[in-house]
Amino acid sequence: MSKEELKRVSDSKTTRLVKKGEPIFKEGEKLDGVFCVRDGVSKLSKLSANGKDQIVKLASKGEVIGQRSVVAEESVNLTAVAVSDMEVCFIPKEGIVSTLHTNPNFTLEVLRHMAHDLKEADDVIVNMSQKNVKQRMAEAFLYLKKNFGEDEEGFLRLVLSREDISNVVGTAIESCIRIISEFKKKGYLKTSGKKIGIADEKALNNLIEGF
Amino acid sequence: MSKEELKRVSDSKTTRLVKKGEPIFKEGEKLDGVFCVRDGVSKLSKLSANGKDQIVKLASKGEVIGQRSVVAEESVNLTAVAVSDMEVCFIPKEGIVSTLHTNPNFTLEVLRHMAHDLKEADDVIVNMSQKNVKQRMAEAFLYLKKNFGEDEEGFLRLVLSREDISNVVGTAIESCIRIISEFKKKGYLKTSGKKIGIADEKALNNLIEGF
DNA sequence: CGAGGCATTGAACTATGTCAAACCATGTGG
DNA sequence: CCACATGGTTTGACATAGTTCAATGCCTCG
Repeated sequence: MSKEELKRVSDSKTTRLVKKGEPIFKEGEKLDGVFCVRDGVSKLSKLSANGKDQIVKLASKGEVIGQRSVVAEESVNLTAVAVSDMEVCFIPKEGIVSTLHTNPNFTLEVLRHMAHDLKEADDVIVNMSQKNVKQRMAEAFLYLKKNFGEDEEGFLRLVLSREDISNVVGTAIESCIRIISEFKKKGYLKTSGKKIGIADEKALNNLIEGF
Repeated sequence: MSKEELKRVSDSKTTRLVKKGEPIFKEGEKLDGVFCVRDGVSKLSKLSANGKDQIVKLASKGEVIGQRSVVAEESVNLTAVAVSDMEVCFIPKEGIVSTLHTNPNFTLEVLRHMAHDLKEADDVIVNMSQKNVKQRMAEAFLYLKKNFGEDEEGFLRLVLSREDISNVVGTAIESCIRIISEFKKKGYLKTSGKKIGIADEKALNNLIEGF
């Protein structure tokens, strides 16, 4: 983006604090801008007919949410809720839309980003439909480690409730709990309070590969 | 796109016939262009660790396949196979990439398209993880009707093998077959040879909604 | 201390996958 | 024309993964 554009965006953006559990936007709303995550993590989920949420993506620092809706000029198809206390900045759509029309490099950048999201979504589809719950659980933990890291003691930085985990994996809470305790017993995971740590990454990988 | 650009693309494109069952491209390959479906239907699928294909999308006349890979400059993440005899035209990536860099309206158009695909993918994720096999089967038939239409006698135009259907729905062939015969017995579907027709659309919708 | 919310466990139930056998249309070579 | 291999389809019986419901424990906050 040109300096001028950058300045315009930077002038018009506003930051906002969102407490854990609070929504940033909800399915069906119309957004007049996008949000950029400054700090914290947000879950992007969708309510299904049976009343359960499915978490489709977790967005953290540096990620932009709501672009799909702004780009397509449609209402949002996902609900964004803070999983930890967050700081987000809001960028109104006017600036974005006009830049999209005039600056091909910016548009291309957004396009590449969306291409990446789409690929990830395809992978999720395959995982959801072809892998069993244990394998999906294993995937989820490795994903959490890869994307959010571990603390000094080897526990996952991002702490999710069992319910959130089951909404990522697409299973009943009880199944999720049982599998965590099974993994713990087998030495694949360790826990401390709500914190979960990966103890045997290789075993989890083997599980996913079907060994 | 400007006339000039359009001319360039139109000059460089070549058309190709693909017989039913033949691949257009395979997962992992590098594409040097995109394909536009002139006629027929292609299934886009991905092989999972357990050896089963998952069909992620069905592309028909007018749709472009392979853009994600060209835009992101990565190898393809899906395999495209013809489900019926096809005519596709190939558009080499040089023209596309240069246009992406120079023509923001074209880029934006592509971006909007991808935004739409992404939304659909999110929907599929939710369906896959939150709905049971019967509901997913019902969805699949309604999808086939909506996207590919029916013939004069009310049978779905696109005829898929039971295996393809089960790869769309993400289930075992036998489960798929059993559900088709159950739906038939209940009067939701009708069949004639391999052709399947929707007899009671409302009932299928109710099933999906969970009634 | 008591209430509410999350986590855990057990037991019963159901949906779905798996395996094996039978079936049917189709094409092939004798 | 028949015998037979072939590949997709169908059905039955069975095993298992996963869900659901109900009860209990456990922690935190007022």
